[in-house]
Amino acid sequence: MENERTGVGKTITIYDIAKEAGVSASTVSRVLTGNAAVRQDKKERIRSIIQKYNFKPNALAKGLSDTSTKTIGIIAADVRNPYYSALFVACEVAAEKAGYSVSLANSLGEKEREQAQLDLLLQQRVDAIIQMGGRVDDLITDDAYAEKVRSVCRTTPVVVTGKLDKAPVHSVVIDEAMGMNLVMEHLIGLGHKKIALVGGEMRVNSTYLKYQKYREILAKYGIQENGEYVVNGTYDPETGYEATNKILELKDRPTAIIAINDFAASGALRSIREHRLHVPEDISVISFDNTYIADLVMPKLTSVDYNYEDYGKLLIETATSAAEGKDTANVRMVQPEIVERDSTGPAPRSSRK
Amino acid sequence: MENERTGVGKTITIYDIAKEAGVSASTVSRVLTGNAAVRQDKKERIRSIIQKYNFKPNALAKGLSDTSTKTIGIIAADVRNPYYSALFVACEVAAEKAGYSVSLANSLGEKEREQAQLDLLLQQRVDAIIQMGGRVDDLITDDAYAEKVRSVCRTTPVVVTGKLDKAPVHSVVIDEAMGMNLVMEHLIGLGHKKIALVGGEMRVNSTYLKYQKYREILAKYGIQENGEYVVNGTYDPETGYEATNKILELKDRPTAIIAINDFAASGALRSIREHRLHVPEDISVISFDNTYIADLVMPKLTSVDYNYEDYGKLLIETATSAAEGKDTANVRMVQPEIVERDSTGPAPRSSRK
DNA sequence: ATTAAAATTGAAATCGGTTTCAGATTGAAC
DNA sequence: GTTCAATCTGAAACCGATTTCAATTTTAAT
Repeated sequence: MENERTGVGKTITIYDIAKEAGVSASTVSRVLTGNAAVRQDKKERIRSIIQKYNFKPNALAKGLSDTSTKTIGIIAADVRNPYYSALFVACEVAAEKAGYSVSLANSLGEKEREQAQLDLLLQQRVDAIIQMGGRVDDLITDDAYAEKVRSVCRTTPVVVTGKLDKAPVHSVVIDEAMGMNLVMEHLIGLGHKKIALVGGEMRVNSTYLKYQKYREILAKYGIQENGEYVVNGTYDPETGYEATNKILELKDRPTAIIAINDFAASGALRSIREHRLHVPEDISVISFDNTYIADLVMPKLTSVDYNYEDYGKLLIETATSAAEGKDTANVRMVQPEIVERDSTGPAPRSSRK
Repeated sequence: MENERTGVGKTITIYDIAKEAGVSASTVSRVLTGNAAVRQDKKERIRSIIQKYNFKPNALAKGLSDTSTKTIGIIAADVRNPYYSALFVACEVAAEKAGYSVSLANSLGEKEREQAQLDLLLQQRVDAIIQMGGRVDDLITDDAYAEKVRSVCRTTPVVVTGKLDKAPVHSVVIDEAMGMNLVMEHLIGLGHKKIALVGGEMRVNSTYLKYQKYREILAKYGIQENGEYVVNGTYDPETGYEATNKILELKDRPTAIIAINDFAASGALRSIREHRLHVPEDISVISFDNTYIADLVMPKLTSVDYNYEDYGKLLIETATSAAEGKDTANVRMVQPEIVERDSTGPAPRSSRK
């Protein structure tokens, strides 16, 4: 059956190594794990045999035996979204440094998939699960789903990006209020008073928090909120495009648009361009997430960054310390920061009448 | 130790189910796998107990026992690149349909990481490995690396996106020549004769194949190749930007630019814009990969698509059938197709002197 | 050279499944 | 009511590691 291509050469085990070294499997295991002393000469002999066969211990057997796989399962809404891919890679790198590996599953926004992914990761006995985005927000309304997550938490620690009261999960949340605060102060500092908000669903907590802060800051500066300036939708370019179309038809146009993310902002840019207006001379655009898209479109977008590297590190740290039974703060915050590029500028004079 | 949050409630096993059902573990296993008959009433009783506890068999034990994990390891160069994320998600979906799950690792273009990932996947006893991009091309020059891959192939089937002679891997390749052929015919059909090629490294096979075809088609139409029209680099926007800057300074400007991918094309668009030229009126731009970026930039890019869904399906099918020992063709091809958008148009009159 | 203490070592149990093999039931046919 | 075949079932071995426990070998001290 030895097929040159698919070749399944019999895999070599710890026993094979033991036999060749003339020791017991226990001893080989000891040099593998380093958890116990082995006489120097034997240790070297065993090591060289391991080298020679390029032996890699079976992780399944290992995991079965010591009930830790050193693996963290990650469920992301969709890695095709650069926000999630950036976060995932940051997690992967951080996990590696912590001696863990990661396993990714995409829920693609479908609740059934997400539940299936949870089950799969549970079966694979990951040490912890990180859930990025996804249907987390449904926990608030969907009781069956909440029960599911609660049941998962009973066996495996779960870390979610976002806040959650209905299940005993750990949270790493972006300080959305601070993010919006930075955005508003930035725009108002540039002289903007007519500020629109584009994209996002209010039922999504992160969006709702942004909106709250948006209103708060308007109030703080004594600016009357204009209901027509807030157009919700989803998180894609199309939403940004259509919402902006609507907004640019208003008699009293805003001088700045805050997009819920870079995708929505790219749609906004397209709409503005089609209206023969210029960014940032006629209208400023600012967005959240600072994905590479912000750097790709014209003009480059001013966007709120989360420092994905730190964000991932925090997620992994939370997950690993929970997995190792360390008791940790159950809510941690990520601080956002504005990266200025070319899409924001002073409010046009004409608007400052 | 029962912590409400990290709660490690003792995991329930097949033996617990067996005891409660008053049968042996073997019988429970039989209803789990369905590989053998079990009397109807017992089967139902066991099923209901499994339900009741929401029991999920330990995948480690299962994998250890039947030496198949129903998992396919995927090593991608970088999922942050939409080409890879699209392909990965397509694989994930296809794998799911085939009863497999996938495990992703990113090599981030580092050879050492890639080897570490290979080892990790091997330890996890994945049934097959799919390698997307990455340092595959180094196999041609790096003998140690080639030996590594060969050694992996000895125990686990490997599928790579690209062609490879130095190791017994399975290949799924994009028909690059066909892709370039479509591009050239498209441009020439629009009256372009001065066609530039931007980005990519010649040592990378897929790039080299495109270049070959580019020359071939020029020759076919009796167009003299202009060395200044081919500017290599890497695969990012910066490359496209700089290469295009160089090209637009030429006395005899091209009327069309072929970018190695959508990223490079976005850089090209920026350069063209800064030169106050218009796409496609003054110059056409076309690229490869048809990622969502093509739809995001202005104008939207005409780009060569690979039908990621089929591409992923093909990769998974190759991987699973290799894993299951079926003998399959070892090279399969993906057929590209042009998706026309707004960045290509007729060559400007002035150039048709 | 003894002896107690310290360092190594291997046998065997364990992790949680699957599968073989032989024995026990059940059913159909007569 | 037998009889023989077809179904079911459980005990035990196995997958490949780790770890406990007791035994053995070394080393140090007297």
